[in-house]
Amino acid sequence: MDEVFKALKDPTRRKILQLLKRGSMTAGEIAEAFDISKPSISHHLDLLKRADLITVERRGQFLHHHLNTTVVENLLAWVIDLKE
Amino acid sequence: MDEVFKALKDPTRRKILQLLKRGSMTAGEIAEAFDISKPSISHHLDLLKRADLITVERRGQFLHHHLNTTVVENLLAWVIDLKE
DNA sequence: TTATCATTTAGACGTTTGTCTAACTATCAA
DNA sequence: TTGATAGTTAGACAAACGTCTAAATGATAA
Repeated sequence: MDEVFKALKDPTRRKILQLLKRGSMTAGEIAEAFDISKPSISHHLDLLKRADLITVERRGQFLHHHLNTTVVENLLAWVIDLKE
Repeated sequence: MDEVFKALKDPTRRKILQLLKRGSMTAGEIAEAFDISKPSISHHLDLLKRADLITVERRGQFLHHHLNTTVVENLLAWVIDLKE
């Protein structure tokens, strides 16, 4: 859970997750959505991967990124636990 | 929501929130639960306050800290939104 | 093979973070 | 008013973070 909250702290990374809600995207597509260099986006994606918040699948030269709903479920459980 | 995620990034602060689930605590009581100096705990409490994750009420020389469930609800909504 | 496109790695740099000790403010009790 | 207790503020410092440019790697197409 530590890596998850670490990943969620940054607004760019949260926005990436929200983009991935609609479906998978390549690193390049994600980078286009921001005013940030590709290496920086690559770094953000790496942190999201480490937190297991996203999964990556290669198709040719493209890397497709998906939201990992399992970990989102874990996060949900953590918040619900805090509530009760 | 920015301040909330910033506050949640630190494991000590997350643990403080979990302690407050059971009821309000003074800053001193909270500090005792950790191997960290009081000024550091005070700083953590300040960040939790800024994120509005806790509320504070003075009773004499003691400051009682409470979990703010409203903001936890907002967080919950954010996570649920990510899921669908 | 060579050129090209997609993405990552390396290394640097300024900013933010978490921690500490020392000093301060606030409240209560004698 | 003085002393003790609760908590915060100030200032320092190392470590982590987010960003960049330049260079490297991976994969495809000619």
